[in-house]
Parts: sequence; C-alpha cells; structure tokens
Amino acid sequence: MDCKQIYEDKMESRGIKPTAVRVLVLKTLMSADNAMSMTDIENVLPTLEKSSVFRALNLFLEHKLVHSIDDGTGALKYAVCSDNCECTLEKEHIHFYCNKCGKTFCFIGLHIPVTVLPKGFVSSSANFVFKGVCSNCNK
Amino acid sequence: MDCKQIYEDKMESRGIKPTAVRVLVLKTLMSADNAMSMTDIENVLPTLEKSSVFRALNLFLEHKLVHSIDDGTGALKYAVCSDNCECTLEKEHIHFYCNKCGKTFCFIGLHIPVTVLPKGFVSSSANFVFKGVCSNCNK
DNA sequence: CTTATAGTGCAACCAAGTTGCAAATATGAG
DNA sequence: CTCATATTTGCAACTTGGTTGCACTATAAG
Repeated sequence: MDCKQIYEDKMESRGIKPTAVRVLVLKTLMSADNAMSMTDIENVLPTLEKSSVFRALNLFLEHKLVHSIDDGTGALKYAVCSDNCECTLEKEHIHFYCNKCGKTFCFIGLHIPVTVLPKGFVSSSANFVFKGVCSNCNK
Repeated sequence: MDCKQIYEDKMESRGIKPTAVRVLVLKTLMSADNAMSMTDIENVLPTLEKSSVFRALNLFLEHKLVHSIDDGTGALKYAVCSDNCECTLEKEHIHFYCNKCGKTFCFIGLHIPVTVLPKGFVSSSANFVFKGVCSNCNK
C-alpha cells in the first residue's frame, strides 16, 4: 500500500501544510536511495511544473525537511533530513558523488570533521563532497 | 615593474603556450588574495571576451595550473595551484566561502582529512568548503 | 455560500557555462 | 621573407538550472 500518511506526518512535524504537489515531491525524494536534482524529480513526476517542484523544495529547505548538496554537477541535489535534524554544522554530513553513475549519496554517519580554521574565520555550515566511484559501480 | 616573465615561466612549466590572453588571466588570478569566478575576471579585464577567459581557464585546469572550487554560489571559482601541485586528493585543501563579502579563500594548510568511506566507495577528489564569516568581515 | 488566503501552472526571464564559426594571429617549411 | 598551416580569439547563438510575476484554482474560515 501507498500510505501517504507518513509523508503528511513528516511535513506537519516540520510545520508544512501537506499539499498534493508536496506529498509527491517528498515521496519521490524518500523513495530514492540517493540525492535528487530538480530535473531528476521532474523526470519522475512529469505532470508537475518545474516551478512547483522548485517552490516545494525551497519550502522543504526552509523548514529543514530536506538539505541540499552542491556536488559540482551544476545542479543542486536534495535529500531528506533525518528526523529532528536541525542542520547545524555538527549535524551535517559528508556526501559522495559518483563520477560513473552520477549519483550523489549521503554518508549520514560521516560528520563534518571538527576543524581549526585560521584566526578570525567562523564557519556556520559546510558542503563537503568526495568524488570517485561508488560501491555499486565498483562491482 | 610588471614583469610578465614570471607568468610565462609559470605557464611553460606546465606546458602551456603563454599567449596575451592567458598572461592577463593568470596575472589577474595571481594578484588576487581570493579565488575568482569567470565573471570576476571579466570585470577586471573587460576587454577580454567571456569565451576567451573560459578557454584559458579550462586550459589552466587541464594542466593543473589552477584548481576550481564550487562554493555553492552558482559560479565556479578559480585559484592558482602551488608549484608542482598535482591536485591529488592528498594535496587538495579546504576552502572557505564568506557569506558576508562573498569571497572564497584557499586554506592551503588545511588538507582534506583522511576519511574512511563506506565499503566499496573509492574517492579520487574532493570539494570541501566551509561557509561562514571571514576574518576580514569579522572585525 | 462568500470571501480571504495559499498553492499551482505557465511563460518569461536571468546568469553561468558552452559551442560553432570566421577573422586574426602565430608558426614553420621552403 | 613568403606562403601554407595551425592555433587562438572574438562574436553570436544556444543550453541548462534556477527564479519570478501573474493569473487561475483550490482550500479554509467565517
């Protein structure tokens, strides 16, 4: 069964009104095993308008339901945050972009390492992505 | 004095023929204390064509005379590599993007930390950027 | 039911990056 | 030096990702 309740709950726990478009976008993101770009989502959901997906994703970002990863492909990718994640620097994780299949993965266990920055520099967020070949393409 | 010899030498040591355009682009990059985007360079050198700058930068990249940083602003930034750098993962460094002034800095002393990746994942390069406020904007 | 509010689709737009092509410049053999 | 060849450059056109204004639709409250 295709219980959309869980998507609605997830949104409501973040203070987002679950509309039809948003349920579809969230469902798509949650059913993927890797981060997706706006175009990826549009391809899975061709009935939706680019701008609607865009607005849904930005709303999700603001409410920290998803986080975005800049993997260097030119298109931002999006992945669902873990429950209760507040996207603080300590909670952020490292990502991995596969040069072969083009997929981007969240390494939720690998946090941004604590780093001593030069005097005067204060960081509040990070975008750390390794590039190489993923486990699937290495077979 | 404005000795272009050093730029030519730098290019030749990387096997690049030093043309007028290339000398200008390299000089601009080397005289900045932060990484520059294509648009930044065009603004400093308004006589040059966008595509010429583009091609010079790509040539520099291929020959590892410069490296590029994706700081999440939507425009790639470029910075000159240290001499003899071969841009291997071990030699790459962390970058810092200032949310206030928009500048991106190389932390050449801060290397990509050695990281144990999930089984099967093999990385060959990385793009690590911290975001926050730089020492200059923190005054 | 009526009205205010929020959400959506569409079209137009912008910025960054990229390409094809022709003019200009540099190179090199004779 | 001269001509043929190869390289570089400038220009214009185009692609893609992202973004916005606006009118239409759906929803929610009174």
